[in-house]
Amino acid sequence: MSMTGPVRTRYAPSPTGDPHIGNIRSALFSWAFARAQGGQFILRIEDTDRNRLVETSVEAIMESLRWLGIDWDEGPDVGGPHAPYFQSERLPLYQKMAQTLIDEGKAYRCFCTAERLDLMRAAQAAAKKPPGYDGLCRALPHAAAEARAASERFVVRFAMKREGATTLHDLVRGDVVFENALQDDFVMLKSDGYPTYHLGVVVDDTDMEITHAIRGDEWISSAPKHIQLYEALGWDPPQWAHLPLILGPDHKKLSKRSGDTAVLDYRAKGYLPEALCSFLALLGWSLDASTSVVTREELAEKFSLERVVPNPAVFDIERLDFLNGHYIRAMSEDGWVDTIATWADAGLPPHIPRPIDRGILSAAAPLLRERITRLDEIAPSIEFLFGFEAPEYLPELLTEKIGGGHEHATQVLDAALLALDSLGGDGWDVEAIKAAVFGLEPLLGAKPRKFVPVLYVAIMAKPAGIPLFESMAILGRERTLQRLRTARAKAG
RNA sequence: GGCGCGUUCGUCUAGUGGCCCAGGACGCCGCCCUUUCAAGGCGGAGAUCAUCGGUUCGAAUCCGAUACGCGCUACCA
Repeated sequence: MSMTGPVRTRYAPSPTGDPHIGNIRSALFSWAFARAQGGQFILRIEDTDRNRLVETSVEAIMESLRWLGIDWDEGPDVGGPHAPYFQSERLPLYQKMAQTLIDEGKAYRCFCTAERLDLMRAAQAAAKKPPGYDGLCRALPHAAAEARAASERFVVRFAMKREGATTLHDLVRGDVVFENALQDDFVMLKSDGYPTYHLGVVVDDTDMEITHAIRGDEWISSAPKHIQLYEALGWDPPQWAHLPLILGPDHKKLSKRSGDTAVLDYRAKGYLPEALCSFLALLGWSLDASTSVVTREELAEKFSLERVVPNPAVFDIERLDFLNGHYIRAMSEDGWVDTIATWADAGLPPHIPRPIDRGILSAAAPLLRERITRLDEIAPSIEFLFGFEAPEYLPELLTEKIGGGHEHATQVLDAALLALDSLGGDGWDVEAIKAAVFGLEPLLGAKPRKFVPVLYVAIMAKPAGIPLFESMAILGRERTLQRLRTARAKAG
């Protein structure tokens, strides 16, 4: 194959739901490869299964890609020289190819019913024979098939060569050899006139001048079908690269059973696209011996198929969490405040007035940054800053962390109340509050860590959270003292 | 069952005959810091390189067998 043109890769999902994390990783690698090679990346929708079609999928697919920062040069929305990019709008193309193959005797109409096929497979299973179409209709005379086609439903099967072997030259795995004797005549055109995946990819990858077909490893078994189709059509195949599967915690192909698989679910849970991108990039690929975080830009510049490993990878959510925290801490000051504003608005209870007080958000921003791993933790962490009283909590919580009974809590609260109350309204700042609380140490005869947690609960209804003194400063003197009094009352 | 692929710390990986009694990262443990929780810094444990047998002066790296795992086996992609 003369490969003088630019590298062209594609992502060709079927619109059967929200894009899967494993699928999107294939998209990411395909995109990165194209970009690194200075080539083009194409988005094509393989909507040939009318039964499983989900209307909203196409938008979800594009939204997932956009969110991750994967851009495409040609596709359903932007068009391009090979439009249309929906397979459902390219039916005549596939039908023409099917007809050509029938005319050349390389494919044939099959009239077998689903019932007969079921029976056949059951018999094969019972006889412990390998399953596969038995070729009944392959033996039908051309004229007879032609005649029946006028009144009967039929599919078009490809007549696979059964002698010898077919070799796939895979960019990730090297040569993979398949015995042709084990192949069977697969359906390439369904009875509804739509192509199956096998015909669809071959026709479209050729028409769209795809040079490198990068896809998941689950496709490697059907590679001989594609190779033989290319041969029959007299076309040059693209180069193939089969990516290792992404496994769930159960070490099985990642599926809904093993947790969230939809890319958009990760956005909803507060993962940053940069984090997911870096995470996915390093799942099956590496830049070098020591890089553990990679930016999208680096990927687009340095990705190579040579460094894709052949073995499957387990999806480790803890690593994703780490990367997310990493990227949160790397955000710009303004970007972080904006992010907090967005997530606070979405997550805070409706009774808190909108727009959310920007002053409070800005004050809380630096406190939040070091302790958040997912963005959906933002609202629960700062909710206490917006009411007069602290959220509800059980009195036992006051001393949960430090042991001791109610007397201890009351002692701490009384002392804190006294010390903080003596701070005037104009002396109410972090330093003064800090000094006042630390001043309790000799009085209480205990280290701060043995009494400060009581104050945390009084202020934020939790024994841990964003820094206490800053929180008190944000809340102001009046609300702080009120919360301490409420806690004092609860403690008895 | 058949065919295919895979097998380096719990996880993601580096490694293509000597630099490896195996390096990095996440997680874990400890210490430091410290107003909680984190973050950060420092240190540690953690892999007989699936097993067995070859080739070689020398193997995680090459060859073979075995085991285990996974994928595919539709008028789904």
